[in-house]
Amino acid sequence: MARAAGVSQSTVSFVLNDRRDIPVAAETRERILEAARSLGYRLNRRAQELRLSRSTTLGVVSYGVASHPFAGAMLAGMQSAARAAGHVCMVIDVEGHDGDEAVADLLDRGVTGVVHASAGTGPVTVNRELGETRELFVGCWPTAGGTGEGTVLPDDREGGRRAAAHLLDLGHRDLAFLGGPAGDFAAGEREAGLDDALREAGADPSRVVRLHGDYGSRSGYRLAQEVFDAGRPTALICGNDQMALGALLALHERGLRVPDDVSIVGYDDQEALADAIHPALTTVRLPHREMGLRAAELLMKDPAGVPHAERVDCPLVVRESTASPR
Amino acid sequence: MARAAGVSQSTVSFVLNDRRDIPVAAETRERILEAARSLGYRLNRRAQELRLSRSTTLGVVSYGVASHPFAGAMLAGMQSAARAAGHVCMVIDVEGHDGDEAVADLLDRGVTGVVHASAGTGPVTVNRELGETRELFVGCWPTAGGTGEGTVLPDDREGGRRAAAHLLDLGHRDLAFLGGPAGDFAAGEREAGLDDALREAGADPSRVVRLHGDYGSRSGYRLAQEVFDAGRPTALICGNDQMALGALLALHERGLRVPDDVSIVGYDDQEALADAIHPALTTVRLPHREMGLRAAELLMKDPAGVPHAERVDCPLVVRESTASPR
DNA sequence: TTGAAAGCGATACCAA
DNA sequence: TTGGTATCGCTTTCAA
Repeated sequence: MARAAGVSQSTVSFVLNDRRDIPVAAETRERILEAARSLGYRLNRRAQELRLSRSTTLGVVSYGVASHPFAGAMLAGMQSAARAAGHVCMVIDVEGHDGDEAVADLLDRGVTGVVHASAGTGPVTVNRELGETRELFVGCWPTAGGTGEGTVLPDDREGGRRAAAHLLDLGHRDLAFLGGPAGDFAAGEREAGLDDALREAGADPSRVVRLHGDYGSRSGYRLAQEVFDAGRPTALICGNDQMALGALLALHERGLRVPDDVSIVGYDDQEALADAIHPALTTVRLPHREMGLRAAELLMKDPAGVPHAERVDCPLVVRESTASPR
Repeated sequence: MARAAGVSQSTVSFVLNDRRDIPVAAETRERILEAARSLGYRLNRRAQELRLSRSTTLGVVSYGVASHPFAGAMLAGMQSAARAAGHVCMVIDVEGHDGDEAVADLLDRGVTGVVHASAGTGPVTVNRELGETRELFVGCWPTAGGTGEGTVLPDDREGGRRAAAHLLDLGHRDLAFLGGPAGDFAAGEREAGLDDALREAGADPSRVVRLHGDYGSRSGYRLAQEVFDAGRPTALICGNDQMALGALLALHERGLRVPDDVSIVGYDDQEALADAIHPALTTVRLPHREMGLRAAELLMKDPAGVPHAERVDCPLVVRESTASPR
């Protein structure tokens, strides 16, 4: 290339990087630009970054995020933040294995840092020192570390509080809580939020039935049957949108109308579900995109800095499935 | 590092790459290994690949795949194929822009090739020569090129045929086809498949009502209302699972039971939807993961070879929403 | 205003 | 069995 334009490598570098601090004769510049154009020549970024020992690649270790039905948004968020900073994402999905090897691989490839991403809001196996923090955990936390330093998580407790408060505000008092699995972290947070709301409203906690499912639609279906076999709450707080859908189907089968007879609130604001069903679901949004975006931003801003725990806001999205009790 | 072990760079290279063709004294090897361990030293892949001018990175240009509710599986598939070949994926989501810039960026970063991935099964803007084929299109095709060479697409026609044939086999004759948008490629293929099945079964095409929606759940709901206001088909063939869900909700509201009164078949086998609702949906599976996997494989096997068009099989998944008419 | 030379971190070839 | 040297494609002094 340098030869093609009849100049030295240095000059080519100056021109192609558009370095205004180095004066280059307009005519020379033009000659180089023209040569590059006709040869389809572009700078090799691998060589560039090797020379400068800089990196414009963000490593992502995904724990099933890509194949999770609606958490790909996390990837999209990281993507977006990376792009804005001139980076690209290099992603490895560990498909059930631990992430240690993937992290090493990514580091060998010279990434700026690595964010571990999971949709499950659960612990993730890490068998190594987490010393120098070029790693961040979003939607998950390292087995050793806990939910503190270096994590970006949804504020599920506040989200749970909002869901319940919304119903309480509408005048509901006989609630049923069809939550996620008993041991699940997020499920626990959401239920704690329910308690917060109950306390704030001075409502009677004994009037809310509590059952636990597995986040699957069918468990929502089953639990709703169970609840209405035994009693007659005016509103259902579901562990997630899947369970809400199951509950909705169960109510339909009983001839109960939503929201006329029973109000339902979900959790997740799952794309192509919550706003797609009829009636559209009132729910709490799990801000996957924002979480991914935030994590990527934090890591690129200061890969070495130990970020404190971030809790991302989960807004209540009011749609058609909730109304005041009659 | 070489200094730390008291040997030359070359020897370090031999040992760390475990090159058995070059004899290295066991003692020297051990000394090097030990030094690497204590220093936490690992080979720099960027430098390695620069020197060898080889690449172990697969470029992915995503057109909303990451944020698509259930096509992330495509990414997972590419991931998996890449991993199996010792590659990692570098992905850029273009978020509505065309992919030209992203492709250039990826190429500058030295990827083996790039696969364009979209969940939409539609055309994707490409404003440049597609000469030397280090690019492949999965779930989409270049505006200029069409659905031929260099594409990996689902075999929607055969899928559509299967859905209809299944119903026909069960004895249904009064069908309603609630398809996707009129101009949509996939929707057209699926409808052509319906025609194939009708022809094969010697069924009367005039007994199948045909309406077109927008793949959204609400359009399925609306179209189902419309169909049952006018007549009484015994089975519904829906453009996708979303529309099937909408239709199911509409039937529920009318007191019609699935599959007892009406059978429903969807399309996509959307995760966390098709197998989650009640009754579980009989549907045709869109093999996102396989498509991504296949595309990645093809590209890594021979980045320069022009692959012919691949059609990936869409299997029929029979679940609870279909039965013989009474 | 431009070119020559050094060096980023590796590998390959040829000597020793 | 090991080391020296050139090289991959680039950027950055330093001289000319």
